[in-house]
Amino acid sequence: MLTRATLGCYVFETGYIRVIAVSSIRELARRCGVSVATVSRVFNTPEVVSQQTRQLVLGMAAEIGYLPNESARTLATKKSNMVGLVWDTDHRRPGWRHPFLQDILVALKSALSAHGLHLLMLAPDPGAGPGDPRRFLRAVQRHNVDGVVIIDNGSRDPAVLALVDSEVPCVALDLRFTGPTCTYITSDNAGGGRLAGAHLIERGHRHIATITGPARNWPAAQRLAGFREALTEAGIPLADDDVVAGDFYLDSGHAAMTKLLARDPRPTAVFAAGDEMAVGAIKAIREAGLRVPDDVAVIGFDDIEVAALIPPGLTTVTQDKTGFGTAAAESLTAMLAGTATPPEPTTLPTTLILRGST
Amino acid sequence: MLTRATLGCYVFETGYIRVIAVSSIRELARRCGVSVATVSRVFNTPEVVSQQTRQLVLGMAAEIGYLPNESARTLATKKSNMVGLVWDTDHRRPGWRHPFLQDILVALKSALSAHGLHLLMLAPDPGAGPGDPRRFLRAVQRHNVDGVVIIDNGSRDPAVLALVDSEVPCVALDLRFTGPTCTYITSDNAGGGRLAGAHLIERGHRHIATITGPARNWPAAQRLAGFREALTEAGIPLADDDVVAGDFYLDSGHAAMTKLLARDPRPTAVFAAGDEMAVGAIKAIREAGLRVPDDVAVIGFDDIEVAALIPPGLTTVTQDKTGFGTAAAESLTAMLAGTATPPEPTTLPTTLILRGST
DNA sequence: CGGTTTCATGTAACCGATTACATCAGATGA
DNA sequence: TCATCTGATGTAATCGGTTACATGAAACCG
Repeated sequence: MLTRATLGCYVFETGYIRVIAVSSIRELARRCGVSVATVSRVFNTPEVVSQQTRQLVLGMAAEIGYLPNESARTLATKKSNMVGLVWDTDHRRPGWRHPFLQDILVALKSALSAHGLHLLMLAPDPGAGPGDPRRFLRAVQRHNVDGVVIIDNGSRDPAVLALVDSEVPCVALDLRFTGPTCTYITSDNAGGGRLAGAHLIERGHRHIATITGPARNWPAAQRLAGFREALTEAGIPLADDDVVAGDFYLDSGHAAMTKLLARDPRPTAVFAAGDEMAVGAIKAIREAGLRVPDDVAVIGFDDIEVAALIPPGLTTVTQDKTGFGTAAAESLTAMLAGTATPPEPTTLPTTLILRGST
Repeated sequence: MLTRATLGCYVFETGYIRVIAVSSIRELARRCGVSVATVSRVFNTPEVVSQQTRQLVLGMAAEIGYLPNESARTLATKKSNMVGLVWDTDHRRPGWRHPFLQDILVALKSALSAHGLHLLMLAPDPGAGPGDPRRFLRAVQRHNVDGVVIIDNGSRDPAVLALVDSEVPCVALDLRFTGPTCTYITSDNAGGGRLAGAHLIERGHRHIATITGPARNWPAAQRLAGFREALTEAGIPLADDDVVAGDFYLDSGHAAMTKLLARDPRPTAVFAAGDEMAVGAIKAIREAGLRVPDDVAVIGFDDIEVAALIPPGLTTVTQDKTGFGTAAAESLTAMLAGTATPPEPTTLPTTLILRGST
C-alpha cells in the first residue's frame, strides 16, 4: 500500500490522499435526479426506498465521496451520537493518574465505538466560571451530547452532581450515583472484601489489619464491610487500631502500614483496599526490614498492572475493567433508546488473583 | 451547597437542577427587542456592539439561560472547536495499554482544555469497512473536526497515514510524521540514549548490552543511535549479539534478557529502550538467580509509574509527558490559526532519573 | 370500473446559528 | 447646507441536514 515518501509524507498508490470537497445532500440529490428527502431516506430509513433508487444513490454517494454532515444532523435531530466523558474535575488530585481508571477508559472507549458512539472529553464551558456547578452541564447542552459517563475519584464535585441531577442520561463508574436519569456500575466490593478476608484466614492468619479508603468513599466502605464479615464469621476480632484509612494512592499506603507495623503485637497480614496502597505497604514492610509474605502477608484490590510486576507479585482482588466499559456502554445505550426508567445498577463480580504476597 | 439527598440524587439549595429548555438566538433576540444578528455579535464580536445593547443581551442571556448551540455554529462556520484523537488503530496490540501513552493523554487533555478545545476520541466511521484507509478521515470530515492528534504505537496504519496526508491539521506524538499540514512532537531520543550509555559507562561498566525497540520504530532507532555514540566515544565496543530487539512490552524484555544472559561472557549492564522492557529484563535477571544491580545493572527509558515502584527502583531516562501535551496543543492551535506552514517539530529534553537498578 | 390501499417519492418548513450587505441616524468637514 | 463618513443595527440568505405532509402511480378488491 505504502509506496514512497515525498516531503516526509507518505503517499498511497491511489495517489495523494486529500480531503474531498465534501458535497452536500442537495448536490448528491441533483446528480441522482431525486429529491433530498429521498437521499436522506437512503441513509436513515433505507427500507422505505426502492431497491433501485437506493443503489443509484449509494453508488453516486461513493463516487463523489459524499459524507453526511454530523453537525447538520445534530441540529435537525438533536442527537449527536456523542457521549460526554467527565473526568478530572478535581485538579488537586487528578483521578486520571490512577491506573485503574485509565484501564477503564480504554475499555469504555472500545465498547462505545462498537455502538457507533464517539467519546467527547468535556472541557468545562469557558463561558462559565471555574466554580460554576453548571460548567459541565453547559458544555453538554451546547454540544447536544446524548449522554454522559462519569469517572471521578469520588470528589463529589458539585459540577458532577449537577449533571447527575439533570435530565441528561448519566452512567457513573465506580460511584454510587442514581436518579431518574442516572445509573451506575460498580464491582462487587463487599464480595471482594469478603474474598480477601477469607483468603487471609485460610492462609492461617489470626491477626489481620486493613488499610481502607477514605471514610466517605462507598466502594471503600463496602470492601471494609465485606472484609469485616469474613472475619466475624471466622470469629476473628478486628481491633479499631487495625483499621487505618488511606486515600487509594501509594504514599497513604506506606504511611498506614508504618502505623500498623508499630502495633504490638503487629498484624501478620494486611488487606489494602487498593493495589497502589498495597504497593506502598509492601514498601514500608521492606523498609522495616521485614519480609513479604513471611513476616507480613499483603493482599490488594484492583489488580492494576504493577500488581503483577512487583516482587513477590501482589495477591489481589481483580475488578473486571472490560466489564466496566461494556456495562457502561450498554446501560447508556439503553437510556438513549428512551427507557422510562434507567437500567438497574450493574455489579460486576470480583475474583481472587493469587500471587506471591500471601 | 449540597443539602440533602432524595432518590439517591443530590440537590442544590437552588432546587432541582434540570436542563433548561435551551432557548434559541431568536428567542433571546425577541426578548431583547433586537435582531438575531446583534445577539450573535454580542457573543462573537462584542467590540462592534454598543455597550448598552451588549449588557442588555448578556443580562437577558443569563436570565433565560441561553446557550449557543454548537452544532448550529459548526454548521455555519465549519469550525467545531473539537480536536480529534486517533488511537488504538491496531487492535492486535492496543497502544493504549501502554502507561506512557496513557500519561500523555492526560497531559494532552488538560492542555487542550486550556485552549478551549474539546477532545473527541474518534471511532472509525461505521460507514467504512474495517480496512478502509479513510475510516478515520471520514469520521473527521463528518464531524468538522478542526484538527487531529495522533497517538499510536508506530503501527503505520494506512488509516493514520490517510489523515496525515489529508488537509486536516495533524500533530503526531512520538511519531515522525510530517507534511504540509502535519508536524510532530518527540523526545530527544538520541540524547536520552546517550545519557543512558554515558551513565552506565560512568558506573564502570565495560560490557554493555541493549534491548532496543522494533527495527523500524524511529524513537527506538534514535535511542539506539545515541547509546551507540556514547559507547563509541568511550571506546567501548558493542557486539551485534549484544543488541536484541523487543517490542516495548514486558514479555519481549524478558525474552531479550534471557537471550542476553546466555551470552558468555554475559554483559554487566543493559540499556532497555523502554521501561516495560526493563521491568521484564529485571524479572528475567532475578529468575536466573542474579541480582540487580550487582550482577547486572539495568537502565530504562520513559519513566512510567512502575519504574519507581519495583525494587530496587529503576534508573531510567524520563520523557516530559506534560511537555508532550502542551507542545501538541500549541502546535495544533498554531495550525488552526492558519499559519502557512506547520510549526517545526518539537523535541523535548530528556533527563536521567537515578534509582537503585544501576 | 371506481374506490381504497400501498408504495415511492417530492415539497417545503424547520433546526439555530453566521455574515454579507443594506439601512439609517448622527457626526464631520468643506 | 449638503455630501460623506462612521458606528450601530437590521434583513435575509446560507450552512446541510430531517421530516410532516402532499402527491401520484400502481395494486387490490368487490
